[in-house]
Amino acid sequence: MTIEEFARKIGVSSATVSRAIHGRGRISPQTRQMVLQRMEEMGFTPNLHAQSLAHRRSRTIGLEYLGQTEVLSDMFLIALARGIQRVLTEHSYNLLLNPVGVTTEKESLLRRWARSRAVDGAIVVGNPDVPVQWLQKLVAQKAFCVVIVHHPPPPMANVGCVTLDLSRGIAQVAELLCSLGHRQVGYIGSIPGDPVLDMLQAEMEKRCGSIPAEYIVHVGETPDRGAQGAYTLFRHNPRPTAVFVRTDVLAIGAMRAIREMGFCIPRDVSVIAHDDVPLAQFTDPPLTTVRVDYEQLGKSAVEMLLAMLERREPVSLSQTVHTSLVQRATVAPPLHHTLSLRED
Amino acid sequence: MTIEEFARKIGVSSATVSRAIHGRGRISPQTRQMVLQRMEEMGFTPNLHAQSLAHRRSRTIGLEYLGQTEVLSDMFLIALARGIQRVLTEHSYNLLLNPVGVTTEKESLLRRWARSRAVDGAIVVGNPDVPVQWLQKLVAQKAFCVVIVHHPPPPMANVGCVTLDLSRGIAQVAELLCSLGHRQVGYIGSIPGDPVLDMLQAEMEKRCGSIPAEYIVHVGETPDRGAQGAYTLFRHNPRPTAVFVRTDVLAIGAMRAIREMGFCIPRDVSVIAHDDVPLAQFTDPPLTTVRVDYEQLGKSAVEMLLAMLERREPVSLSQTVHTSLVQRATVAPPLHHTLSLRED
DNA sequence: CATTGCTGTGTAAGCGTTTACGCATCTATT
DNA sequence: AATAGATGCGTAAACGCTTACACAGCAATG
Repeated sequence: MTIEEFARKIGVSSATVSRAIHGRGRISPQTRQMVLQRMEEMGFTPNLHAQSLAHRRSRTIGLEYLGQTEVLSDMFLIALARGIQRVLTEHSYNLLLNPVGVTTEKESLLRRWARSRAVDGAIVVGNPDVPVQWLQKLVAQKAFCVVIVHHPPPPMANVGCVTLDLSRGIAQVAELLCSLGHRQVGYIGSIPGDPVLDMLQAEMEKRCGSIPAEYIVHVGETPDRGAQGAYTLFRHNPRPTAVFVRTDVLAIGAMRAIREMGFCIPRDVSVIAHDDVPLAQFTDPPLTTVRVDYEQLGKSAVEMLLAMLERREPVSLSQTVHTSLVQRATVAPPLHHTLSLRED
Repeated sequence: MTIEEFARKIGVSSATVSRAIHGRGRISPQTRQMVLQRMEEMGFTPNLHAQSLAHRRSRTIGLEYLGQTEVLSDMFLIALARGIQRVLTEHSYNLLLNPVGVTTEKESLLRRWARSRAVDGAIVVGNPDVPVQWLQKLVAQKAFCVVIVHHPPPPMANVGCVTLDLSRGIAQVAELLCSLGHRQVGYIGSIPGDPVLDMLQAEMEKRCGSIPAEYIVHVGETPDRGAQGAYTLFRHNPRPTAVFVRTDVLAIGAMRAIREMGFCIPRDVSVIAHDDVPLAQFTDPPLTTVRVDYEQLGKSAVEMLLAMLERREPVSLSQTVHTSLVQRATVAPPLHHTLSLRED
């Protein structure tokens, strides 16, 4: 059923129906009410493409995610997508998915979408090399907006950026460990040069002294590597009384190793990890870890994008999402310590 | 840039450009080549909404997933989505996401999409009560198709159905266990009445005898419950030499418990699970489990949908995806047995 | 050489909306 | 009572594509 047919049937013109739908323009409240009610009854829904064509906006945004098929990134992605969806549906926008870094011949799908006006804007996540060249042009000439998640922004107008700042959570880790009295703290990371280690060192320094080099290992990504990291770490004497593990996945292996060496978590060794993947609440004991709120990351990104699209207040083009420690059951004071949770 | 402007600039009519783009209608090869080349150069891309309006098809399908926010379903979903995307992009279709069971006021988003022609068809996954009433109408009067994943299909025209058949994988479990010589097999499930248990019983029966009631426990969903299940199971004498655990997540806990009871996997006890979540390859030892190919499930669904949409061969409206055992390192012959892998 | 049939291209009428504009009515002002 | 401004509604021209139809050119046929 087209709007013309429908309008005729209920005895008004298509313009009136349109005005009723959008609540804009001059229309009497009674007529509007009547039209809306009959729409409901007769089940008329305007054609979306005709609307988009006339409005020159599609109320649809694209999500380009560089889909590494790694074990973990998927989990992050889905949380992120959930956040995006939440906000989007509140504003009755739609989401078009950009399949895993796919390109149509010669040009990226995102570019094609932008030029064919399939989407009004886009969120790009985890793509380290955003193609600034064509984005520049696109963004300049048309009403196209982008917000980049989790990667340093090329500073342009109409290109926003929301980044993840891990320092808050790391500070909380340092705070907890130091205040409990841990002075031998180990670090199991995946690769050298990780900024998280620097943050941790800085925060530890402030409070109870930094981590010595021999308590630091870089081992890779899987639980097995985590176990291996724990073994090498615990060869040292004195052994660490607490260990920070860069990811939950590593921590799963590390905890297994620690137990196999005959230590009890958290009585003999405290473990504190990072990411808060779903499984973290089910380890034995449940893992104390730093939660990264990917859902919030997604929400912030969309909110920024929508603000840009709808030209509301002059938005800040950059925003930050922080992390926070969630305490479960793998951290306790070191054994020799009398239980003084706070030393203030 | 509109098609008119572009056509004028390169000295032809809009009709010619359109014919060049679609390669349909009467157009000389030379002209076509020329037009395509200049499109490339000048960066002209036709407006998608105008196209959809004119074609009365959007080349977009919707994905409605009933998003339980459970730990696991997300993993399945993302694999499924990946499969869907793969096929879709091959055919240059787009995917519109239906946020977690969201409804616009009064009507489901899916219905709204269908009526507003936002999507040509849809894939509905994991929604136990597909609203047959309106689907019926929609499907009848218009060219709208649906394929339902993983739930019994309401048999209608234009409504396909791809289901998951777990029996193959379960048969392989029984085959492996029996052929290795296991005769005391335990079962840790999550809820009573699970058809998987029935399948397993049937398959065991065929080969080396079914599982006695005292070797069957139903415990719930989390690793902790899995551990608990293992403890209760191993109170029996004689204890099971192998145990089938309904999900990997349960198995993680069960394996922990088994180890804590002093048994070695797989020397003393074989463990075999179901689902093959990503973490299954990282357990210690790596978990032998039944793989559910959700990606394939997604692919099949899309392929069926596209066939329906494009009215190709009279497709079968029902299809099945099977599971298969992936052997890793948690299964071995029972201790007392001489190593006879096959007793044929 | 007139006719036929085929090919390549342009013209214009859709596709289903939105919205600027104009025209009645209707109330409030002189 | 005549005029001005509001108000509610319909008409028609976009929006940017596709495609049926018409038409000119051209080769093949009688």
